[in-house]
Amino acid sequence: MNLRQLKYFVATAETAQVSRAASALSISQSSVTTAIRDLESSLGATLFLRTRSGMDLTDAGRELLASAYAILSKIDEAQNLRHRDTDASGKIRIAASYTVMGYFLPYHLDRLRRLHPNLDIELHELNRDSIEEGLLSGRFDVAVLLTSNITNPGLESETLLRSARRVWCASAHPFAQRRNITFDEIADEDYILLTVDEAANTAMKYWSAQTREPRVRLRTTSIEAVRSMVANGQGITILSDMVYRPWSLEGKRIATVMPGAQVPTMDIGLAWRRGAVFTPQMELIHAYFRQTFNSPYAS
Amino acid sequence: MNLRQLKYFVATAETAQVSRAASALSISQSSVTTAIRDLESSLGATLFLRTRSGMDLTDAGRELLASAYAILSKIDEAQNLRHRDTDASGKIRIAASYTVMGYFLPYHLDRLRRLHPNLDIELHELNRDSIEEGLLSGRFDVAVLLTSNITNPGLESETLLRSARRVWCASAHPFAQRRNITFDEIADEDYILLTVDEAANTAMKYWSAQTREPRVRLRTTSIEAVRSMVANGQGITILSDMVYRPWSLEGKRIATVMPGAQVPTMDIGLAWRRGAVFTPQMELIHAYFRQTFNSPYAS
DNA sequence: CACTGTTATCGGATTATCCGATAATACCGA
DNA sequence: TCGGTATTATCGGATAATCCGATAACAGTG
Repeated sequence: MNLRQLKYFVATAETAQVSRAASALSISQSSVTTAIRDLESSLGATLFLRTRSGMDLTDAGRELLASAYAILSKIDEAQNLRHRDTDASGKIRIAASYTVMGYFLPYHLDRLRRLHPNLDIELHELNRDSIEEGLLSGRFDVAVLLTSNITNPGLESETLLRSARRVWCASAHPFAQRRNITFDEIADEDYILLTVDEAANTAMKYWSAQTREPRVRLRTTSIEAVRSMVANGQGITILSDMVYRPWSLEGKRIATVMPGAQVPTMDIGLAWRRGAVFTPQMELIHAYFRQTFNSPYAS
Repeated sequence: MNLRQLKYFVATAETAQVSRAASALSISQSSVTTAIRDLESSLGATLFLRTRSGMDLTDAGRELLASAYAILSKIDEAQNLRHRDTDASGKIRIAASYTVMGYFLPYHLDRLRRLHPNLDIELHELNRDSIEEGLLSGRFDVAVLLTSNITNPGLESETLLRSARRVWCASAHPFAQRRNITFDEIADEDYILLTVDEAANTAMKYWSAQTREPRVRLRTTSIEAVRSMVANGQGITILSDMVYRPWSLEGKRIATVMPGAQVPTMDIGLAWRRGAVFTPQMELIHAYFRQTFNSPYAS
């Protein structure tokens, strides 16, 4: 994909004709046609329906159009980098749970350090209760945690990312060839239950909607242990894509399958004390996450 | 600017060395060097400080990096267009004030119509009081208006765009050559006061912080009239960039200058009844505006 | 003072892009 | 029925962008 192709695509979508788009862009019609053809083949989707009178956007095309608008406007914005004099120095105290700290934050902390080298990020790893208490008492400015389990009315939250939960099994397991696995089938297998953070609570929450219960063979707080057990065929589990890796530590492969019934997503987001006045540092963090996950998920 | 250049730039920023970036990208070092050189010249800014040990991001570079992350992740997102099955049909009732309807909405309505051809957008042009009342009574789903003047606690709002207010004058006026104009100087000139919507109220609000008052020569509800008067040198005014156009209807030129003292920005955004449950159609509208102005402005 | 690690620059090969002409298609009115 | 007039699609050759490898320039370091 290409910015050029994207521009030609937008012009065609807006004029509904390749030839009009070409003249609006002051280039030849064949270039536009080729660009759109290439774009379609690179995306593996038909973007327009070719009619006698021009080009009609398909649903896929409309979806791309929305993205294209966003991309091109961001490019525009990037092109005049005027110094927004946000104060990038100072300290911010961030709390996070174990899983978030290990599987979500490292990547973003790395980026944040590069983007704001003078911002002093103070990290605290704690369990949910301590995090919520710390936010309320003002020991932390903001927290990154599972937003779906927040019930404290004194906190405000914003979901950034939803990660689907899937069935994990060994690649040799018969489930690995299936497209769907029912809860009944899962209940017939040995189950590895992760007990770190709120994983066990959450699992029990959606299992309670079922008639049967998982046959728990092992409870562990180690995600690596879960991976090894599953990879070795000693049981299956249900965990979110965020902590999924295709390989166990010993190098054996793990497969994933969609569960048949609805399993809630794992929602990760920011939380802060309700009504808290954002410091410039909090604004930076908030703006960063909003920008990278500018998500249609409200909360 | 180019996606290729952007990718090379990000790789260089992350590895802090052209040569490491090149090997990470599996291309030659000279290509990366050239791409960054071209990117810098096209932006007119230095992105890195060249040191003996590699490349250090400048402030401008860090700013671009933030944009680049956003752009590339949007590209990623665009590349796998999976059908989000949001219901794009149905009706939404949007209220807007005169200025917003004339200068802000047309562009976006055009885009929304293309993105969601089955969404029936019902528009209502009203003054602020009627809009607020209509939101509360449920006659409108959402409104687009000046968010800075919202005081009704029954409404929730989100600012999308801040448009700076500047001094407008004829291009031949001595002010046009200046970089700053004090309020005292403005008070010595004839002033054209726009009275449409809340323009007059807002103007009076920031004038009241000054010792002097504007010498109002004309009050009008027509922005075109303001433009003509100003272009003909019959007075000056202060209005937001949103309604600024460089030419009057007769083709005479209008210049803008920054006011010396702080003039509040004109903030445009969405408003809805506090606690309202978003319909799928409202989600669409909200998501669209959030996406196109994914703004660091909270409210 | 040579050695090692940087980035910068140059010429030539390769690849992408563009254009104009032409083909293919389907509607539309005589 | 049959040209006429809109479309978009395709092809070959010209042009421009991009890439690579070699080499230069530079600054620490032992």
